[in-house]
Amino acid sequence: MSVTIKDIAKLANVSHTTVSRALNDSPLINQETKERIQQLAANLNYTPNYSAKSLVLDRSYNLGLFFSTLHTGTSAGFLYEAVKGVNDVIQDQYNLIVRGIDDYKSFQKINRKSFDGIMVMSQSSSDQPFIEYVTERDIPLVVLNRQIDAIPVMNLIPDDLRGAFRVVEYLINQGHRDIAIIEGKENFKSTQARREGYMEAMNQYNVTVREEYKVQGNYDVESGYAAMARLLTLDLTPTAVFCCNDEMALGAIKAINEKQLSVPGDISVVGFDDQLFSAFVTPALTTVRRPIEEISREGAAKLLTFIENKQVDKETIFIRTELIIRDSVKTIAGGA
Amino acid sequence: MSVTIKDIAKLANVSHTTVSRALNDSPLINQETKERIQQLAANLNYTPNYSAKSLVLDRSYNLGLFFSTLHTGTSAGFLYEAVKGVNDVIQDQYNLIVRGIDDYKSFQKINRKSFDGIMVMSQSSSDQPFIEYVTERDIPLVVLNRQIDAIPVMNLIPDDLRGAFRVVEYLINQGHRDIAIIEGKENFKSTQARREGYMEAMNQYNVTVREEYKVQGNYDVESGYAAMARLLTLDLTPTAVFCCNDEMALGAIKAINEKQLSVPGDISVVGFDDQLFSAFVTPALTTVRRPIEEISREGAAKLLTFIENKQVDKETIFIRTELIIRDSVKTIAGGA
DNA sequence: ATGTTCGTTGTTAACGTGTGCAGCTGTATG
DNA sequence: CATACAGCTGCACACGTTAACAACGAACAT
Repeated sequence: MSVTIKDIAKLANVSHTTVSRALNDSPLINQETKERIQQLAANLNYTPNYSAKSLVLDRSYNLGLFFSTLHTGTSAGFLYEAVKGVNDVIQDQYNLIVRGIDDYKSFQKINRKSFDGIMVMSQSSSDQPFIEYVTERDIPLVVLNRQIDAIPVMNLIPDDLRGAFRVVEYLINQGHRDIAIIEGKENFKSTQARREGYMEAMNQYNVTVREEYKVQGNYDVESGYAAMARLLTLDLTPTAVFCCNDEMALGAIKAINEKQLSVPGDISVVGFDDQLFSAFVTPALTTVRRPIEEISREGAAKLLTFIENKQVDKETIFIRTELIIRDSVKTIAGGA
Repeated sequence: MSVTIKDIAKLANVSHTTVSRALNDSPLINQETKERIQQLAANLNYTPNYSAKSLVLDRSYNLGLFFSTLHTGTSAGFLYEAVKGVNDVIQDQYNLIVRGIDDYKSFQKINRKSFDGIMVMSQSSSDQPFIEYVTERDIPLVVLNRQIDAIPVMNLIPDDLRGAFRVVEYLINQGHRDIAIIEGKENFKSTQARREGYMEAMNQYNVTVREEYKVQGNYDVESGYAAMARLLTLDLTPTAVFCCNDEMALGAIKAINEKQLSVPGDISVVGFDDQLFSAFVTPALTTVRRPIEEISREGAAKLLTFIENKQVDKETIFIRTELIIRDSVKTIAGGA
């Protein structure tokens, strides 16, 4: 079948231990025999059996990247950037296992022996049990994107609050006062942070917040469409709308257009996330870039050092968001 | 440390062999002791060591999902649908390892011992060496999305040609005759198939194909924008444009709008792929749905049966595409 | 000459699991 | 009563690798 170190040992007239040492660059071996054996192994197309290695070294070479779910609420761009960010860091030293938490009926397969480390791209409190499960089993863990406060974990999250603040501040600076908000999915922490950013900006600039301008969405396009449709039935329609993500902004724009109104002519719209498509819709969307790729990259790097140092410091790191100004906001009377 | 079958054996006063049999539902064991041991194992929170299992059973429980690259040319929606489709099928029996082929400096880690099976989501002939490597090592393999003819493999691909044919046929039926094509990335097989579909439709309906109406793109938004800009400099501008994917269609629409022209008022635009956003841009995009999720699901299912039956039949299966009619095409004089 | 050390190699056990074979007990069969 | 056989259990080994320890010769110091 496939060639093992014992096969090599026979051919080289040494013990399999010597072969092992040669292939692992051990200092406990003569330079010449080392090279001879390495050469031989290469000729034979030897590849180590990682199951055997794993068993004795107690390392699986597996890293897990878990999403709350892969079915709804996870946007394609989100998955993409996360996978990309992690991939860039881990080289070919590790296997990257990508799954939705809700794909597991039981967490039996999730244990120290099967995973050297785990990254949770968390999007809702529904994965709290999973996070606790992983913590209890002392598996090196990094939680990305969503803030965890119930238990101490290594936590990398976007600065949603400041991002929302800045984009609403921008609207105010452009002269807007009647500013609505289409909120994200309920009990997502990001929903709360972005709402707070909105509120803080409004308060800081002494702009009144009308209760009827705060409408619920759930982060998908249809919900943005529906929410905007509701806003358009109000007596006093807003001049600007802060949509808590870009997909809802798309839906909102569609609703506005269908009423024969234009963006930004009649109503200005801003989003959040800076999806791939956001630059190319008409009008190009002003939004906040959420640094998922950076977060993933940073998170993967942190995880690797944890694994190597066998020691985890548990802190919360905010990764800076960025205001992306495009064409979906109109400057009106009183604006800068 | 963690509990093993030997620990359980001691507590149950049996040999570890008996425990192994109990946990594997072997028929060679008394029903009562089996249940007693299973109960005990559950109480102790026993989880099997998969490295050890792998070693003796010669199965890694790993499935690979490989993309040509994760850096450019792979759209987010593509990754998303693929991962989703596969995930739905493999339950929690397997680990799903997602990587870009170009993440590997050497293929050393890719071998029978480390992967029970491999799916390649192929997008360019650049991954031909990888496919051959996997084939040579007798790893159960399924190639998705791109047609492979050099060597026999299990191959599931979208019927791009017929999809392109139908959308161009649709344009012709709406009265268009001056139909341009913005092509995809060079030497992608899909680029070629879609071009052929275009050509076949044009020929079948006796519509002349102007050479200057065939422009190169590379599947990203910017290239669609640039290509459309070029088309707009022609003396006789086309009345309709077939963009070989939706992202390029977005770019094209933007270019058209910037010339103060409207879609579909002045120029009709169709795409290919039916991305998530395509339904919500303005105007909603008429396009062809490429069934990536179905392909992935089917492919994963095929792969699993291969692994279980230890025998692979190598055929090419076309998965049907679907014409999605929305608002980006205008019916003009002579159209139905 | 004897002991010490160094460099290199081999012997052996270990990791946790599955399995061929032998052994044991009890029951059915002749 | 002897034999066969079914049902269940355990012994011992295997999978491919690493590592603690022992062994050995050579070089070196005393």
